[in-house]
Amino acid sequence: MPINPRQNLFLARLPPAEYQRLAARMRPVNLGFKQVLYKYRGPIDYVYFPISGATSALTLMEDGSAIEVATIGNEGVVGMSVLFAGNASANEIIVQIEGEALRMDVEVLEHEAGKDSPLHRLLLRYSMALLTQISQSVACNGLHPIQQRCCRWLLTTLDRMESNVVPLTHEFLGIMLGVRRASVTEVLRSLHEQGLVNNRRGTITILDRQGLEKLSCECYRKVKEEFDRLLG
Amino acid sequence: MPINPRQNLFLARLPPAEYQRLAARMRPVNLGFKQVLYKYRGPIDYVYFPISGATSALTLMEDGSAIEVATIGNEGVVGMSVLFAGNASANEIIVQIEGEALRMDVEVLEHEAGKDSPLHRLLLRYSMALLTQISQSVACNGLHPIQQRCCRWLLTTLDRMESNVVPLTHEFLGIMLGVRRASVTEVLRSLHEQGLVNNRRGTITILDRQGLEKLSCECYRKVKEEFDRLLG
DNA sequence: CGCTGTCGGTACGATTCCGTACCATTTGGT
DNA sequence: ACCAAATGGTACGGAATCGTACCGACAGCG
Repeated sequence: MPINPRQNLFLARLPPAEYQRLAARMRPVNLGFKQVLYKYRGPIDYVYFPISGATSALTLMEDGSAIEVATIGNEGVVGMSVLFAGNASANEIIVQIEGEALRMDVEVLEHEAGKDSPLHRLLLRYSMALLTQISQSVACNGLHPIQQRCCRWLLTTLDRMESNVVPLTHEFLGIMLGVRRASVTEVLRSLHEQGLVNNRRGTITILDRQGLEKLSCECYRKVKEEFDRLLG
Repeated sequence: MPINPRQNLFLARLPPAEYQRLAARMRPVNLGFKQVLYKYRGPIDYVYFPISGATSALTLMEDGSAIEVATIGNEGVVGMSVLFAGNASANEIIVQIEGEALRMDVEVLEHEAGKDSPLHRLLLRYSMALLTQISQSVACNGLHPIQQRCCRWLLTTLDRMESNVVPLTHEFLGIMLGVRRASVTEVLRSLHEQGLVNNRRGTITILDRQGLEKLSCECYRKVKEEFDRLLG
């Protein structure tokens, strides 16, 4: 078995024997940028355990706009809502940062995640952490100014990357945050002037992580702490 | 068994035999205004099935402010996150509108909600509907102006009431929406001028439900439809 | 009945954010 | 090398919302 420094942290929490058994029933796949893993209310045929890159759970509005509800990367699982109700996705899930994942058939998951299995218990804990993340996003969108939210978002994405480069456009970031593209540009310019980031066409380079944490709202830290508490 | 026109719609969906068995293990309790059912990250000892009134799931911020994440009334269950991870509540739950509920010990729930039991399946479906509600709130707070959100909120609460009177102050409503008290007053004045509501001290009377629905964002309708789809 | 605290109506400037537009630069394709 | 499309920098007025404050009206309590 190759030693892979990049791995899925959720699977890594399982007992080795459990992990081995599951690993045999998964297969690595590539997640391409903007690939739609599930459509809103669409069927869920596979569950993904990201190894690199990141995905976004989106809520779609009737006018065609969208906004991010949660970020899921190699700390978690994509598609577990299939366990809740007849395989339909509660959100649209897209790939935000290209990467790799281990893919498992839903039938396998349902077979393996029997009650009182370690996998089942871990999935429930993970649901709780995800619920915390989403609840925090409700508050964040309702109470915090754009700059704080933008910093939170950059940090959240950075945590799921191996480098300090976020390969995304202002336009895309604006959609995630539910704000104008121009507002993102203004915030990033301000962050650049403070020496926290560099902006190139299509990429944002983080120079000062701690600086971003100071400007971010508490939401980033609270969500991270909750993940550590439940899964760490 | 007394015929009670006010009942919990979640329990009403269970097969009669199942319902009977559970009913024997619950006891009616009063939910007093602003009573805290669970503190944030606090223990969950009971699960509540509201019969009248309504509760709010809140996210608390470090500066003492709060904002509503979801409304739960007689259509649902309060405290089911206990099934996810070691009995700690993901949110602070308070009573928004005084009422009654059936209360069940968590141990009973865990015993009765065995895998593949009707109760368990229904709880999973309900989780999904609740997740939809919260996801929609993320979008709503991020994308919709106060007036639309306020109309959504009034409608959501009204659905859980027997009369068309919402016994709450502008101050309280402002906290739920994450806006100033004065903003709520302005919106309600505008709604009054359009003949949609009447305002008395501490009570808002809805005069024109359809009018409110027109001014509300799509979030109200989408959440309601999803509840009907999953549980209706 | 009167007092006191709560509640709501209103106003003000300040601030944030929006919608929109225009243009320069960069990128990718041919 | 060229062109078309994508990207981002910037600007403008306007709308939404905020923070704050003040005051009158109402309700509960003694």
